[in-house]
Amino acid sequence: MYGDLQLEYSSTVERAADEIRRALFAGRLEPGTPLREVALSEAMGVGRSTIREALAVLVADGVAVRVPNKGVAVKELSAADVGDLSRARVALESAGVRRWTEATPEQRAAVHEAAEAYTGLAATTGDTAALTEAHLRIHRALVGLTGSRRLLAAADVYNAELRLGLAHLDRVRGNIAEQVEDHRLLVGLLEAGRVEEAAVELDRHLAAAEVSLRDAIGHGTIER
Amino acid sequence: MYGDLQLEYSSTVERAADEIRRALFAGRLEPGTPLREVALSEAMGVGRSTIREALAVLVADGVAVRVPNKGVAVKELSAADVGDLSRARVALESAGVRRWTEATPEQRAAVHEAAEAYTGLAATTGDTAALTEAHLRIHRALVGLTGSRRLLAAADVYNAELRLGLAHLDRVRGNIAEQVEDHRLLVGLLEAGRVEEAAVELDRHLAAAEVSLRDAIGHGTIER
DNA sequence: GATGTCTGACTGTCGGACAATTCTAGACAG
DNA sequence: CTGTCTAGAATTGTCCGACAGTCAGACATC
Repeated sequence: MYGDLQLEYSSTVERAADEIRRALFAGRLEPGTPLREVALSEAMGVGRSTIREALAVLVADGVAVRVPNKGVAVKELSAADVGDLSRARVALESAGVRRWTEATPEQRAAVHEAAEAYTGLAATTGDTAALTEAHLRIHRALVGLTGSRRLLAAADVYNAELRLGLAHLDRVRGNIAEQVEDHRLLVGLLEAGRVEEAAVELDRHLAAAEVSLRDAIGHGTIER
Repeated sequence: MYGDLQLEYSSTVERAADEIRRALFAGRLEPGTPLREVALSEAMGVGRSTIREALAVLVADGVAVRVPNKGVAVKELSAADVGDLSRARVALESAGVRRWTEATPEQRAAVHEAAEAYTGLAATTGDTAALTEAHLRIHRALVGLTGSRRLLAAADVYNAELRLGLAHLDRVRGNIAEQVEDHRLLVGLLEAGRVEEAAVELDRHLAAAEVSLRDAIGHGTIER
């Protein structure tokens, strides 16, 4: 009866980390901004030790960097980082795509549903935030095809890093229709069992994404 | 003039984490053993806060687990974990293998050298610890072919997790000659540019590794 | 201009404190 | 004898105050 009842635990450290993370993703803290321990501790009404642990979490998540004796600062995404992250994405997602036939029905269904949701949303709303959310879910589902929780977690971290690095940039602009078509093609190829072709298409898609990301780092705006 | 002068930083937290890690890998701490904060802090002569941070590092590295209000304990590797880790290894390493032709000469050379060192060592020594070390270096170099530092770091974490889970088992036994032949074949295929065949061979090799690992979890001994 | 000194800010680490939670063992009722 | 309850011990989670070490900038000195 009460099958799905779950009381999730939440420590002060986690809540503090989440709070800071939210501020980062909302773009309220520019990359490079130092995260001072005492200031944060006073602002949030928690002890300094707690803030320190929260900052360690953020550093481990890759959204902040620690410089010894100087403190923690919001991560700045360099062009090298974008390249590294792109290569990581390609590796994880194409590994997933290539496992399409061995993947479980649930994993395949997740890809299908994410793609459906994306196209549906693209047709009905102009809310870019929700759209990128749906977009990311597709790519996440592709990694899910590998069947490894760890890789999925890694992909989440990498995506968070990318999103953070772009949070302060102007809103993503570009040809939504083309984006939708890209994913429709990719998933179509997969569901037709043409795995190798899908892998190639994915490669192309991610390479295109990389250049626009690189561009964004340089110019302050994303063009897709 | 002073080009290669470098002073590496080392915090107490890091040293503490390393110290505990060493104990784990040496098998001196069984999986499931609780890591008590006060006990460790007294034993190592550092503050409890410091130990707490060190434990957080170990948890982030996946070699220990934290249960809220109960503390941190040495990780126990389940069969599901072995499966997950194996899938992750396959994904990362075959992604590297498939990028062989696009990889930089240095990255390819790293694979070559690691393989050379391994075969050389296998012929001259019976030191299993050094041998697995050299073995791991090959697989690490394969991930290096992806050109992503992040994936390399992820692979390190996964390997650490596997090694830890097996630290308390009896020494790895098995057909060294066969192992050497496996890697010689794999690297040979790569250097001949037969990438797809190499990927298949890698798949086979890692699948074989997975069954012996699974077996090890069940029986307390590794047979290869 | 290079070097030394001072100072304020901040981190890294320590020790103590206390509430909340979990575990344990003994008391107790049926 | 078995199951339940409860008091107390052990341990974690969090906060606080303290102090040395390090860093960066201002300023003085040679």
